[in-house]
Amino acid sequence: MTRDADKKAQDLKRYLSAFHGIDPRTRATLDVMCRVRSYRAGTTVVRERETAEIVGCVLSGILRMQKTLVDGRRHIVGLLVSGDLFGRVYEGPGEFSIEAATEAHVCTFPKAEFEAFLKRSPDLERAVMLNILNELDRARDWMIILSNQKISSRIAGFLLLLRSRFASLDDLVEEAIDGTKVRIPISRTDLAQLLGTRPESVSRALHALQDDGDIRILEPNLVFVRNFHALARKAGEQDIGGMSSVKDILQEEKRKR
Amino acid sequence: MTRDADKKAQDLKRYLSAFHGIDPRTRATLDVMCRVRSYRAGTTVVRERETAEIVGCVLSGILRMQKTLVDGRRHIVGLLVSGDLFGRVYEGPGEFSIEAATEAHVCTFPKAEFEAFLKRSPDLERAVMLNILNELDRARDWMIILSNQKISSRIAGFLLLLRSRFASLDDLVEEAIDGTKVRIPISRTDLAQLLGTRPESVSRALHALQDDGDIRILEPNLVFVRNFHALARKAGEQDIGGMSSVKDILQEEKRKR
DNA sequence: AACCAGCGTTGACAGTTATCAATGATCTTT
DNA sequence: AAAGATCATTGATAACTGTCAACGCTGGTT
Repeated sequence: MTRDADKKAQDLKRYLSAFHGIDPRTRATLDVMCRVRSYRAGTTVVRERETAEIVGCVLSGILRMQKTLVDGRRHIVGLLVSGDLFGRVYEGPGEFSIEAATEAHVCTFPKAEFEAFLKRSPDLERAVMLNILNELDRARDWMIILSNQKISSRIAGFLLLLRSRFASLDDLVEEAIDGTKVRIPISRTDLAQLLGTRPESVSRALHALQDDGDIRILEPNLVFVRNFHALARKAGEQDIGGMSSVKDILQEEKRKR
Repeated sequence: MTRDADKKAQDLKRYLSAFHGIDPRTRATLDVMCRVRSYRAGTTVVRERETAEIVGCVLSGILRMQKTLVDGRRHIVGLLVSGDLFGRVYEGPGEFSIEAATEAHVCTFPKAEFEAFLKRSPDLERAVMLNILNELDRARDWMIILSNQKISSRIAGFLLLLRSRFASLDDLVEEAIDGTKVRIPISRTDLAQLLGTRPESVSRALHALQDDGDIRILEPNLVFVRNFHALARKAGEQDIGGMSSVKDILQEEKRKR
């Protein structure tokens, strides 16, 4: 009971990171409006074409946004992590379903209510817009990664993205002196569907990177990256992900030498 | 001279489609703020990492948003057509450059001025947000298309997208009784970079679709689509593009039979 | 403790694409 | 009009990936 209350308080503090910089009173209204829910891995959060009722925000865990084709194949178009918004503000039902890739906590807002409130608080609207712009950038980063023809290049790009984007998350990225431990938070199958390939090819590509000496596979979902420059080269020398954070990483690496 | 004036007037009317539903007075302010420019095919509109100064709107022609990798390869992450906005509202310099794929007319706004105005007119801000949301949907549609492993599937998806999204454009799509003429507004090389492959493969895939009887290549950039259902099947049976418009197309096709 | 199911890995082979090279067509330039 | 350049196409071969199958491992079940 007490633990639940603590948890909820902590979660509330957390989701505010998605709405940083907005008026405290606006935040208070959001707090009242929101409802915290928990999902186990594999559970559906929002069904395809039923995104109409809810707007939400990820508190913890990882969700995957995906589309199921009629032939049964599933394409993942993005991952949602702590602080990300989902749902379609101002829009009709979406074409993508959202499922929990890991155990996850989200807070949801009734869509109509949220939108109405959005119209009355310009700062919140701007925060939401910034969030959407950020999502757009990420979607384009994904497109660049997917444009690589070699699977190992896509894997390399994904690892770079993991480090730059998910560095702020709890236990996914751990820097060391001679490299970085990166936890891959999804299964091989998910990763394959994310990169537009098959689990077998993902496995082979990862081990190819290991044979090249760029990474070491400590556990299936935990790799030790020894050379980010080599990965960047294989990914097309793109500085993936986010702006300054990546610059910081690069500078940090230069400093180490 | 008179012709230029006419052109400008027409262009101004056109760009308003991006801001439909906003207050007439707001529109008047935008008209004053904007500046119309022309670009020839191949010209650069905005250089990579220099998106800081301008926000713009496409009036005519087609622009490509792209990223140049250090090894010289170029990845196209999207096409901009009449009515599309570009530039990064509220954001820093972008990672993508914008070039004219065809002769194009755009109108530009000084970014700082535009943003300041944005904060004062909620309806414009909402219009911009809707535009961005739309862009996000399209980016995800692209990701689905790119996730197809067979090139011919991606081509099929691209043709469906062309029809559903570009149907409103001047002379790109022309419906007939037994099919639809679709003009491909970019070169094979551009198309290859858009679909993450090579020009040779694009050519082969198009001719493979022709051999299957799904399309006929009238000219290199003009194909006659005989069977959209076959294309949809090859693209993964996805109803690509936008919501109701696609439904309309499908229903229209059913009606024809 | 034995069993079962799911996941990651590896191998062999077929299918598809990338690459290199050459040809023909279209358009621009001289 | 001729030369040159760019583009689309086609062919042949190498490289890569998808597919099918089998194996070992881990975690939960009976």
